[in-house]
Amino acid sequence: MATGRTHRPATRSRGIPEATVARLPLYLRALTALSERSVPTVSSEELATAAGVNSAKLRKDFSYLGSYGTRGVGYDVEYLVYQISRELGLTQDWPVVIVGIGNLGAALANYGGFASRGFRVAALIDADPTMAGKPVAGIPVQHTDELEKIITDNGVSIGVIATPAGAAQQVCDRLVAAGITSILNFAPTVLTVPDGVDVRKVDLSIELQILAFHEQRKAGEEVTAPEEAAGAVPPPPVPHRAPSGGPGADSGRQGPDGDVPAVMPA
Amino acid sequence: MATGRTHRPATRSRGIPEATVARLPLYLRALTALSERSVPTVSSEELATAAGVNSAKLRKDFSYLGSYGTRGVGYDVEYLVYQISRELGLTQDWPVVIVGIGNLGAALANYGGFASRGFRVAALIDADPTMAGKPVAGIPVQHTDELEKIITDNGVSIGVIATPAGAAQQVCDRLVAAGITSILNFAPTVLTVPDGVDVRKVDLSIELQILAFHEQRKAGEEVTAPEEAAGAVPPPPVPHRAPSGGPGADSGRQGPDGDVPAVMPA
DNA sequence: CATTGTGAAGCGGTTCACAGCT
DNA sequence: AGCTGTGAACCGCTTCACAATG
Repeated sequence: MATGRTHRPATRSRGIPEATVARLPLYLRALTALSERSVPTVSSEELATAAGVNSAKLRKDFSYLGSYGTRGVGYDVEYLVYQISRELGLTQDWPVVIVGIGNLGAALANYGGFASRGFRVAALIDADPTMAGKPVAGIPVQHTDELEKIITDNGVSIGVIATPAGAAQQVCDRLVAAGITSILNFAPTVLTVPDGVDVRKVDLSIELQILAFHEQRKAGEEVTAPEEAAGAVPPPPVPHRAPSGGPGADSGRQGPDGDVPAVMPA
Repeated sequence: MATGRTHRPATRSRGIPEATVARLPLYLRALTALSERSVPTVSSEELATAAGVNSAKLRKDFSYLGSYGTRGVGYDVEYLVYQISRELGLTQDWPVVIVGIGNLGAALANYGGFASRGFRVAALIDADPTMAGKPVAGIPVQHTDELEKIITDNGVSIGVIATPAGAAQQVCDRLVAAGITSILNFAPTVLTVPDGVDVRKVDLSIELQILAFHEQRKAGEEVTAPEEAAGAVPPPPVPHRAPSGGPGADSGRQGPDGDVPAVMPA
């Protein structure tokens, strides 16, 4: 997901599979580490291990970029670092804006990983007027009113949304209207964007829920895998269809704070 | 990735596809919102739109859980909320520990999305002795020395790693040794864990790099898709194989801070 | 008769296994 | 001899399209 629509059948170009693109940063990281240790070459096997994938996949991935290896030898580390950087577009630097400077926004602003990989935090934006001017990670926070101007003036095309869920779509609309075409969304909401705009989403609570699912399975299997494991689970609300009373136990969970105003205050 | 090995062919059970599991939290969120607005039923079409997927996929997903809908009508919201919660294991509460209370760790500790979905922050752990006792999000930070005891005493099975990259594997090993079987990793490193332990990874800089890749493509196409777009890119280091000098321009990028000590101080 | 539930086809990605180079 | 590059088999997920059904 997160990619455009039917995507241009244009240029019929060498289309790199999305799954491969998603792994390139991983390879790049492993290669950078090798580069720092002045390792001149790596085999697909070694690099794959360092990146946490299997070697067949790695070789296939690299084959989409071109033939950058040497049979019988391996890959030249420096050369590969350069090729992957270029492929990912990291040889130029990308100004990004972060909107929503709460706990998470501040954490992102301080994140060293941005600066080191061709990304530059061009501005921090928050709706709270009392935050305006306050420096976070050495960068003064600006008020939302300036959003459009900031984006235009700095030629920003990548935006990070770290606002509460309720504000995310609105912020997103403004970012897009101002010319942003790539968005990294930390707010727990589905963003609607026009075609041509990419959205990637990072959702803390979803990741935890996925872990909980597997965790539950493990717990269940320990005990010879009965149907209801611990047995602490309330009785199924109704055999089928339950429009009557309520959903068995406590479907409402504690606190009607719904989707949670996310991490940061505003 | 992140799931076990060949995975037990055991119980031949109703195996829910991993892709489906990853979407259940999305459905749950949309359903919770409907529930709060007291909407009694939804069609697959409506719910799919709210969750940002297509309806065929949603119906197929639900079909793995059982036949919880009513033909000609749709799905009972409350009932579905309950079923999905139960499937995800959210009807019980999961104590989690967060290790590494820097900017990001603090942001996570303050994240409301945890508490509202059956997750409870059982403890905050940091290696910095001066942080010990200091409350973050109302919870006193404890020193790493206590790690094992905390996990055992609270029966914690899910751990969140928000330490610098350099400390992650070590922390991971201790968590696993102490009994943790699910890990959410925010540190930019590949974690090695024994079979049976699930790891999910959230990597800020990787997401940005993926966006940059697509962004670069867009920029290139605007201008009739020339080979080097902006032209600001340095000349290709060498036609093929480059063991000689260095990798053209600046493969080392600015600052040898390598993989970045992540977000938080320690 | 609107809407679910699902076989079957389609598609993208992974893995295999080996031919091709150095 | 060793390791890359890749066609082909395989596998899981998505999409289609329609039969089943309250």
